[in-house]
Amino acid sequence: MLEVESHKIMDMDEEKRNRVINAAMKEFSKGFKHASTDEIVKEAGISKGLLFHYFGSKEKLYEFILLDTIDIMKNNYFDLINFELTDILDRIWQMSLLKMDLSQKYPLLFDFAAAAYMNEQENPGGKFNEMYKEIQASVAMNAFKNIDTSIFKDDIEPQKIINIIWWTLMGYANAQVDRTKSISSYKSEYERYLSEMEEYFNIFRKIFYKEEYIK
Amino acid sequence: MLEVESHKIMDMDEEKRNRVINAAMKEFSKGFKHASTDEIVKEAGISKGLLFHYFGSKEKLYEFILLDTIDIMKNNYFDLINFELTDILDRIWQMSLLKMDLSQKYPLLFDFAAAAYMNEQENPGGKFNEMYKEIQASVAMNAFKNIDTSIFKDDIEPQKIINIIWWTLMGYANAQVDRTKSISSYKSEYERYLSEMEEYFNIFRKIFYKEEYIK
Amino acid sequence: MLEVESHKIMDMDEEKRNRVINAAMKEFSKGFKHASTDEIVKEAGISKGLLFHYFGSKEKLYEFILLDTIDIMKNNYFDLINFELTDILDRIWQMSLLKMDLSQKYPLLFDFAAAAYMNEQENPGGKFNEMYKEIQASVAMNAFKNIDTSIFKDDIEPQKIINIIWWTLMGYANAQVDRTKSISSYKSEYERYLSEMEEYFNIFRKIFYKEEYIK
Amino acid sequence: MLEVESHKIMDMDEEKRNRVINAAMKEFSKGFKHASTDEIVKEAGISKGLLFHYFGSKEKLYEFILLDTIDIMKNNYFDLINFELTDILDRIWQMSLLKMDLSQKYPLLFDFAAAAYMNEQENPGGKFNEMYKEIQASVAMNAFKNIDTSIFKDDIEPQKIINIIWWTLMGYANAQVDRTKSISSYKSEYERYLSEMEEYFNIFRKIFYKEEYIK
DNA sequence: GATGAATGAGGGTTCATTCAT
DNA sequence: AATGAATGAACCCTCATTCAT
Repeated sequence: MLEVESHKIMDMDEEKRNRVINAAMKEFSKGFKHASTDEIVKEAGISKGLLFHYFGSKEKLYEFILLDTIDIMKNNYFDLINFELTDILDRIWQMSLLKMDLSQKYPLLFDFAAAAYMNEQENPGGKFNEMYKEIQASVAMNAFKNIDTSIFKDDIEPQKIINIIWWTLMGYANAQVDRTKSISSYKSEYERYLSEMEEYFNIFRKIFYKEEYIK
Repeated sequence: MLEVESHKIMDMDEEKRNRVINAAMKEFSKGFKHASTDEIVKEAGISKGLLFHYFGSKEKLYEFILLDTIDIMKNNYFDLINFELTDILDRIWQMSLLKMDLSQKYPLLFDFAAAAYMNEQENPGGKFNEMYKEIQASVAMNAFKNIDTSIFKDDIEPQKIINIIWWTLMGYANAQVDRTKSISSYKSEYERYLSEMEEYFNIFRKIFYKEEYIK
Repeated sequence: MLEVESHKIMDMDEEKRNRVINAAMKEFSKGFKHASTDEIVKEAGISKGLLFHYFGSKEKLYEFILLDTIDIMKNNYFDLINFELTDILDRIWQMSLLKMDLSQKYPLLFDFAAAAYMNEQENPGGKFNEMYKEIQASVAMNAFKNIDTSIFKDDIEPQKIINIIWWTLMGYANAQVDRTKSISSYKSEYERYLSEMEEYFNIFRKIFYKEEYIK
Repeated sequence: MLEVESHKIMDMDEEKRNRVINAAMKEFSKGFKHASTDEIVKEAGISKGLLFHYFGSKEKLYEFILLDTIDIMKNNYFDLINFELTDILDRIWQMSLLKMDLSQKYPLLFDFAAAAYMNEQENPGGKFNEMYKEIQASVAMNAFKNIDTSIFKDDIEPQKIINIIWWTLMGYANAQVDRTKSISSYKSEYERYLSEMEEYFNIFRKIFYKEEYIK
């Protein structure tokens, strides 16, 4: 991983490199084609030539940002999931906390990731399609690995319970996006977000869990 | 609403206008910027000049197509929702049937709508974001208008029940997209789709409905 | 031949097309890479976009000019060589007259042809290399086809006589190039050129021809 | 002559300077514009800055290489011409031998010289055109200085005899270039070359020399 | 002296938009 | 109304040259 001319890119002044990465993430959030290298260099405060000196081409820059994003997500999210939490709601709760930390640390990351995902969806046969599929499969496989389904009521298929919980929380999260977008103080937003999530958690426990596992 | 230079556009020969609309929907399914006006006029069989004579700009053409799409959806979907079905699952079931009819009638429409929804942020000036929010709000408001929440169990907030049902089914629908994409025979796909939906419906009834309303 | 998007190019206003061809020939005389499309459009008095509208790319423009050049040379030179002149000096004399007519009609043609030749020489394996080799072979084969070598003295290999005559006249021609370049009135230059050539012809007759064929 | 910032260039470490000269000759064989300073510094194993520190500009570097080339040719060719050989064919024969020695000693030199000669018109501002003319004139003047024309037959103008001989041999040499290009073992090539030249020499003697001087 | 990161003008190309016909 | 030739700003990219270290 991270083999995109790393030798050159890694020689770059770190502070400058971060400026480029941030500018590129922001710009690539519009999608690959919509992003303008002019805009990136203006935002990063470097010359056009330098961008290409280090990254070679717009495509390679995109590739680098993409791999960097995946790397960050792996290190700050996937690898930190606590698989000892066998209760799906505890698991999701922890994952949500991780996600929030991550999005506060890298505010542009998720916008870029979403755009990158769309970008690949739109270009079937594109360079990263397979990578995406692998990641998706691996996430789906892993995120809910080692979940204790014995605590679910017996009269509903466990996988469907998991789906309902997951899709509901996804739907809830998406519904927050617009709101969150125009708000500067993330802090309080997240608190509201988490507390509303908890309400759903309580519902899920009530309807899906066996009496003895309801907290 | 439909005020995009309507005076001019409506003077256009209807058959020709429809050719443009179809060509534009097809092309705009790639996203606003990826779409090429050259391709649109070629597909529509008109000259470049004429397109701009009637629509003024690519942006205005996009806006028109978008409003037209909304219009079609209103007439063939929103206005046909049967508000006498007060059971939310019956309501959603009918809405699903309407949607399927619609997507078979206007295959381009849904491709375009999906692209427009995804790419909302890319719209120059973000003009359509507000429009989207209004529409979404209106849909949410209306689609679940006149739902009989008395049939829900009393210990869960009714709006949350509706949300769980809706988001779960949205999540399920999205999960089908990839699969459906590469499949030509929609017919049988839809049948599978509906029957799987029904399984979720049964779960929802079991967990959310009062005993006497479970079919 | 001449199949480079001819449909588009041929739709072009003839006077404008000629302006482009002339500007391109002049610019391409520097070699393909050195030529600037900016310079070409400036010289031709058209916009950048139009050049690419008609010719698609710098390479295709070059290709068109090259094929056009070959076509002109074929029609105005190769096809007009009179093979009934079996005396090599008469043949060369006629060929020289043809060449002069041609270079007065298309002053840029020979500069471009020379540059194009270099260009191909420098890019082994290039697109037109084979074409060039074929042309060269065909010229060498044809230009001295049907020469009556029986009029040469018997004690010198006829091919060597032909070579001496040809190379000498080539050398003489090259020696004139610099001089001619900076002179506007071609007319009188050519007269001097032809008369000096004639002096060499007389020498060739004296030393290579049998007594009875010396005019 | 050699005044191109010599003061700076000559301060350069000799071994390093030679690496630059060789790298530049090799690269400039592609033509001035095709040559890349990046390639030159990479090949020479020095930094970009140093190249410009010593040579000022690509153009000046080219000029220096050109003058150096001329200098080498002067020392290893022009100055070694044996003017005591008054028979033009003996003179040319010796010159050919000198040339071959030289081209084996400096294989890059001739590639560069050929490219420089061909591309003279491309030089920015045509600076070197005049230089070329001077050199050529000087070569023509000097190379055939002290030739004994009394051994020529009386009925042909001596200068024309010289021209025929010279141009023929130039033509012959050019005709060998393509062949030679793709051949690695120069040695045997040169032997063939010389022996074919000799055949032309015999012809020249037969047709241009007085009986008593034919060897 | 020596480095190579940094610059920016210039290159070829695309495409929404205009306008003479 | 209808055409499509014509425009030019914006795009990605290259490369000789400069300059802080």
